[in-house]
Amino acid sequence: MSVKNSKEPPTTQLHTSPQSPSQFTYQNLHDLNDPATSYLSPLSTIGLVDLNAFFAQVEQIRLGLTDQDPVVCGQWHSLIAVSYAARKYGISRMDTIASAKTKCPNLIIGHAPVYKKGEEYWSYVDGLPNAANHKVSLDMYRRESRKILRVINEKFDLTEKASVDESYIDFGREVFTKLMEYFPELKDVEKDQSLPDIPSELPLGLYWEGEVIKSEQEIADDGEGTEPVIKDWDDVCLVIGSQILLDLRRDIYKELGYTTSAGLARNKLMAKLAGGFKKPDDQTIIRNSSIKAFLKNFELTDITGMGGKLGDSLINQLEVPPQAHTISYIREHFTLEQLKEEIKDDVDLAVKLYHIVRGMYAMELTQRMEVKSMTSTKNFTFDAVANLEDAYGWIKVFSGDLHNRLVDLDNENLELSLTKMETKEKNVIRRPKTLSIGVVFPNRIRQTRQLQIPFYKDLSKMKTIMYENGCVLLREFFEANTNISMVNNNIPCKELYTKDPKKVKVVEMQNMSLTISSIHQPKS
DNA sequence: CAGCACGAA
DNA sequence: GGTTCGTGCTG
Ligand SMILES: Nc1ccn([C@H]2C[C@H](O)[C@@H](COP(=O)(O)OP(=O)(O)OP(=O)(O)O)O2)c(=O)n1
Repeated sequence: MSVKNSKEPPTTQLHTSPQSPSQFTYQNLHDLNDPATSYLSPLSTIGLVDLNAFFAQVEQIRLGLTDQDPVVCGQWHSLIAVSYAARKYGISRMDTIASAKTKCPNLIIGHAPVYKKGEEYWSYVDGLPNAANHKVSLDMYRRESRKILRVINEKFDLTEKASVDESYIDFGREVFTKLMEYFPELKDVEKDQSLPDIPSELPLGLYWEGEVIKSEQEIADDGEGTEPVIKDWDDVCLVIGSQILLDLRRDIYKELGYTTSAGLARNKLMAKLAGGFKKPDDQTIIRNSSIKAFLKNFELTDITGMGGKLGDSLINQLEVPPQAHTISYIREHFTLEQLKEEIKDDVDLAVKLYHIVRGMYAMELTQRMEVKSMTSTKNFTFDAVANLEDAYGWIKVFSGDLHNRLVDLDNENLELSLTKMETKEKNVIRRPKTLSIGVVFPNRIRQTRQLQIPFYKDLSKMKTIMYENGCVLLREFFEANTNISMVNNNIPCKELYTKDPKKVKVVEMQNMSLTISSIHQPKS
């Protein structure tokens, strides 16, 4: 269901196929109403909202274009996001700007904003900036991400920011409230009782929004266009959830102009898979009865956390045949005890896998991710940093970048302390304790050097501190970790550092970075 | 705690 | 490809 048009609400009530007695209990229902327990309830209703081709959408909106225009977000000669209009031409993230232009001559390229070497502020530039003298800034996308989060967090009490463009939402309280509104009989249920059967028809206001994945039974019955079966309260929760989810996506679109894809299911892993199923601008709902059918579309390695070596090693360890559907195979060939036996070294993993292949692994939403560190980095292709002045120039950029992000963090915390009055931590000022530089040499070896930095409330002072100490670290690093004296005619280091930095050669580097860490609140 | 491997967007 | 961010292990 698109956020851009509204369909007439149905004029007939949804028919149900009540299961008698209901599988669910008073406790299941009331667990929904508490953010600490709702993810564990079988009635749990979790959404995942993902911005479509996020960076490309940011560029599209900035340039005043529509989602019909083939916009991409570029970074040097490559693409980091491709709008759905551009994907119609067969363009993907793997394309270069040149190959993309061949596929679509009218392609619109919004290059990510950049810092110039030696400067503290980013800006959008005309044409394509040169990677040797610039560093990409992601501030713009973080800023837009924050605006979207604001819309989400205004409406819901438990959300988890999963990345710059994805958030999980626990709809438990909103679903609970609606259930009580539509089904007052639920108020009469007593502790330790089962819930009553669902009514044979739902109230007129309740109907599905989005793509409801069919169960194996429904596929077998092959009811073309027949309504998805609603047989117990978990299905009703998802009907309600699908409406709440669409409302949210419409709010995001109305207020900020962004389209989203979303998934709705019993837990985060299923919601995530569902969110990727229909893109762009749509939502997909997985009822508990259709989990099995839905999982047929995916392999174990499609599940979050299983995409790398862990997923592969599990498939090897369990000797899943090469042609087999990994998820079904594991589900059908291993009991919980057998999995524990096969994965002896990690019982927790065995239990987790057992639930994952059944689509039943419940993960808690972790609300507040405290920022622990921030890194600003730059890769170099070919000897782009020739002398000390170049190196200082990048430290200038890094300290400017980190400064901008600390300003953002301050604003976010300020907002938090204003909106959530009950937050005890009134002192929201966070400052880093350590500053470190990292350098990667052409032989891939990475080395770091760090020091403690003083606390200042004033962020522009922090910026100066970061720049000056970054330069100190750099000098110490070159002296201790490289043969800087040798590449400069054996002039002693002390003397080198008194000379014009432009005249001081440095060893070749593949990457430089500046990191602040231990970002914490002051004691007093 | 630092440094690294891993997983993700 | 580049620029991030987070977790968990190991020393
Ligand atoms: N390897 C990657 C993957 C993503 N991103 C950035 C650019 C994307 O716009 C944003 C979100 O990533 P997604 O994986 O969600 O992909 P998109 O949002 O681009 O597309 P989709 O509509 O498939 O979610 O993160 C990135 O910089 N590098």
